[in-house]
Amino acid sequence: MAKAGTSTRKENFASTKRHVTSYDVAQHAGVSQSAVSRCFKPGASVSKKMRELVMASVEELGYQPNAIARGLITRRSNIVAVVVSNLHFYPEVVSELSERFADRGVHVLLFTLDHESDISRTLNQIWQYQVDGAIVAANLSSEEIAIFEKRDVPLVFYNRSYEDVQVTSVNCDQVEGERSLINLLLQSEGHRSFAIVSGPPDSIISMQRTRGALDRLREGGITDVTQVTGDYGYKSGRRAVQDTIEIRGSVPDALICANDMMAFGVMDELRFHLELDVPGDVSVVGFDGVRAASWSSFDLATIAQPVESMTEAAVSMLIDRIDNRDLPPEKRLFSGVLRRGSTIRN
Amino acid sequence: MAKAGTSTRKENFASTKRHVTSYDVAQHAGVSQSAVSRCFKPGASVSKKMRELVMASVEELGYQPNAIARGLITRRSNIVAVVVSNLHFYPEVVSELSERFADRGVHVLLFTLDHESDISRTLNQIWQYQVDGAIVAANLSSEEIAIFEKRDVPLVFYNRSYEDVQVTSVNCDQVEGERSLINLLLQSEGHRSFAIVSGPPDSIISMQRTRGALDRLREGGITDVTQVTGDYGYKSGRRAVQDTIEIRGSVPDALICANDMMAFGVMDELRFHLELDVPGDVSVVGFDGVRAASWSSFDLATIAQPVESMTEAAVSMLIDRIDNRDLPPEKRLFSGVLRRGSTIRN
DNA sequence: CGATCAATTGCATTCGAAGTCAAAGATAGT
DNA sequence: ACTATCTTTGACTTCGAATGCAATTGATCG
Repeated sequence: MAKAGTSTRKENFASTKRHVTSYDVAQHAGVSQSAVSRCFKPGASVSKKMRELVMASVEELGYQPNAIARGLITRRSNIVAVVVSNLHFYPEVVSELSERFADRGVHVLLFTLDHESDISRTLNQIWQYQVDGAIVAANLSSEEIAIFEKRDVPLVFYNRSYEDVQVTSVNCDQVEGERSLINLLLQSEGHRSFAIVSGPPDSIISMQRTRGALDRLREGGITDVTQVTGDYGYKSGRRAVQDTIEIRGSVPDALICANDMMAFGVMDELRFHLELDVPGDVSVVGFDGVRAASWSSFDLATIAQPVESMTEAAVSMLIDRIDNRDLPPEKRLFSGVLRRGSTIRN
Repeated sequence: MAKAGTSTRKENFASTKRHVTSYDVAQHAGVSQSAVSRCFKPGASVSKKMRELVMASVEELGYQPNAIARGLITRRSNIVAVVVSNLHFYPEVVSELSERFADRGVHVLLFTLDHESDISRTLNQIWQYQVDGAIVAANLSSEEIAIFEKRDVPLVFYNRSYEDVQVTSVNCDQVEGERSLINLLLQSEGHRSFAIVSGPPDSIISMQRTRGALDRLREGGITDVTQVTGDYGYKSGRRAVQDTIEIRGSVPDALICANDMMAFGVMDELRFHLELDVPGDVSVVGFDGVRAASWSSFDLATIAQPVESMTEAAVSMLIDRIDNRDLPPEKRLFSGVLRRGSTIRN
């Protein structure tokens, strides 16, 4: 038995509150703290006997290594930040990311932005928590991106791309996707007049989708195109229909929506308020391929983003860059999958 | 900008890798590390002059206190765990929680469970990260709950209640909500035969909703009730209709769904596959009050959970218990808000 | 101008795990 | 048996911020 008197440590009464530490385990097992630590390190040099001895005490005391303390010394928190501007539009993305990271022993600290304005506050929090990396589905200025670089925090953008700045990102090809939707529309002679329902002006994605649509329409010789703006929400889809009619005095042959949610609003407004038939009277297309797009009520023509591939790519690109800081920026572009649905008349 | 003569920075190569620490700031400002630390502690004793001096260096060096190191010494990580069994059904809850915690300087470490079986793995991770508390929207065994108590980690359940165990929880009154939906149905003479579409068997919430419905129906003298089971998803709603018809040989007057998502599936199956009219031929009710319930395509009769109040309650109950470990368990029960919608015929 | 007391400031220690290094133990070769 | 080599092990230090305590400064008053 070890001498009880020798240790002037923080003994008994504290133990009712404090957590079990590696020292407690060491003492219980009659070994050194280093030994305990080594038992939790994969490739460490520990004899079979020692490991059993330690693990017995670990079990008995219910010891779990303190990730905070470990993070301090190893400079690896095994925490990444996930920043989303509005969770509502990315629920499955966030959960996919969380699961995939968890499979690799990494955890997700979630940051949601209601107004993109509090990004700077959020960034400060991110620095404080010494995250190993970040996945960002929000717009950052190039100054903000530069801070990540300066702090040496790997960064992967999800569905945001920057022409001018060198960043790592995973994207769905917005332009190509939008073009193939328009192709579908242009296959029918009946589509001569169009309206484009964009997302919020500061959304780069919306801009790309809109641009893809406009370009393709122009190439197709279409000139009758009305543009209205929404905010990616259902209600703004409904309003967009009213706005369109107000602007052009009539309903166009097809409405091209920057995302599915607005497309649902558009369809509902057309069908239930204006009592028009979709696709009989008007065609509608969306973008994203959210679950509801395949519900019979909508069966929307849209581009389905390959969320699994994209999140997997984002996770592995980030982890690769955490393990090796020297990897160069890389952009990965996935093609969306065309869903024909039944909202386009032929 | 600044002239080169004054440069003589000692930092150079160090700054490329390591983070700025309070020692760096102290050295730069010519004060002690303690002083820097105190400048970041709200009620601390620091002279105005000192604060300015330090803050100038902080700005210049871009210092941010290391939350990991702070957490180690203060035993307060300012991180809480949020555990959800399937994010898909709780997107707005998670984002609400995250925002509300952020407002109080607390951050959310997200844990998602695909199979509720990996709870024990998740719990271990939670202990390792020394979270200050946890919000759990998943089923825990009473042994698992006991560990929280033993480790002195405050725990708040979201929409899970336990009859036998003393826990803190926030709930929507499932039974009352379901009863008021049934009341609505029973106001019409036309509703004589019913089907109840439950959620997965291990869901306590589903059980409560189902029970509420069954009890109220029995009280109303209704005996013709078919029960089928789904998994809370859209598709299972569609299948539930088929199952119901198979079991009873005909379509019931009303289908009572344990959540909105299944109700959408039910409605789509009725309308588009069976070409029945809702509510003309069949009435449908759901539960939850998700956004899509108010879309014109569905305009579903349902009970809207007061998500804002519930998340606010969960957050403040948890934080109260983090600040004061002696607070007793408390259950808060919110009433849902009845949405009449137009899926019930009168 | 000096004494008294309060407000600041710095020193040294602490949190818990991991890594360094040298000592101790085990194994093998001759 | 004895050294050379490899494996295990423990003492000690480190990560970065917070804090008790002592030292110092400053303010106040007679």
